[in-house]
Amino acid sequence: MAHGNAAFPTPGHDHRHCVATLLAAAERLCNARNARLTAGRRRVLEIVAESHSAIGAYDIIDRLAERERRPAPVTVYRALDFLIDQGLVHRLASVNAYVACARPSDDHGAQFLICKRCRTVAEMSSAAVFHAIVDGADAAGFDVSAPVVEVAGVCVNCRRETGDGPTRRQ
Amino acid sequence: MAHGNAAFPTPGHDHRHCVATLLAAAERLCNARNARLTAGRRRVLEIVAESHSAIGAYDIIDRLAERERRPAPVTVYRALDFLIDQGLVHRLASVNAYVACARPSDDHGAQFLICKRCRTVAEMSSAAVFHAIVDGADAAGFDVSAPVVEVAGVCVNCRRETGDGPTRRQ
DNA sequence: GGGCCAACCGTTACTATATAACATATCAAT
DNA sequence: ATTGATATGTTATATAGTAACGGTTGGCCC
Repeated sequence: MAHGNAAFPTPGHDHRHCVATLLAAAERLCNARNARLTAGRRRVLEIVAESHSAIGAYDIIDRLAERERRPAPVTVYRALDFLIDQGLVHRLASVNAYVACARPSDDHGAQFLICKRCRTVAEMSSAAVFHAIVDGADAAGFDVSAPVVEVAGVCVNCRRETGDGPTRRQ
Repeated sequence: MAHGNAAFPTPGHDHRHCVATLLAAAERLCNARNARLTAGRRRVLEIVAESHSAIGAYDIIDRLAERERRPAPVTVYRALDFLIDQGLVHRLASVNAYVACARPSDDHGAQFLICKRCRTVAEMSSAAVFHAIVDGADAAGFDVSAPVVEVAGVCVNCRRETGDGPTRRQ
């Protein structure tokens, strides 16, 4: 808890379970909020949730085109806007891509660990990071509204594969 | 120092002094490194340094076009790549824009406070933020290479103008 | 000085990401 | 059934960034 519980998925995990849980949560949350999780939005969410990696908007379009008529970019962006508003998807500005939220429902400030090798993203929610940012901002008289924290690096699974030790280069 | 010394410029400050200092530092650093701060690169740096706000690549092109033949995008991007390599300019991924480095020469990990009203950017270099990120990442087995911290909010000058109190919305 | 290599720069074309504007369809409450 | 709000479709366009290739320049060696 001290570190916000960031966790990379183990390579062999049952991903269908992740997807099912996420979609169920999405359904429940949207229902509770009278937000319409329409078929199109749901399909976009399914695709984003298909992996724990960040996926680009145009890759989503390509995936959709495999099953249905290729949608226009704006269609996908509108679905993404909705999903982001509902806290079901996060946008990663540093890689222009999108990732399913690991913990929908709690209105958390999140930080993202983005693996450069496999693109897998872990979401952490560290109070220490948040407070350090707010403290620094306060000292400058800055009123924080939306901290963006996206950390590039190498995830635990990719490090194991190559036997890399930690290389810290700030 | 505890908070990394982030500071927003006071509205009435002598900005020519900022620019002169920055260009002098750039000259000195590039010289020491045998890096060629050519005329074109220097002009791009001047424009980026013209204000403490983030400026987009295409806005740089527009500014250049006022004084010379309009350069192709790639020309400006090449200059920016050089300036970023030399640590004289930072790229802000969350706003697709560029800002002059407040402290060239020290190889700092930086965090950026970006005002939503006036686009002014303050650079902080908080060890607390950096360590909180690394701690969280370590707990997930993640090897940090490049943390991106860009904080949207309202700067001290804009808050004074509108009499806004702090509104913290994580 | 002449030749040479590396770097820098110009030109053209192109890819990638995201949005504007406006028309049509669907839902859901009366 | 009517209506107003929300959602979606369609077309065009804006914005950001890169690839590929050729020409130019600056420093260095002989």
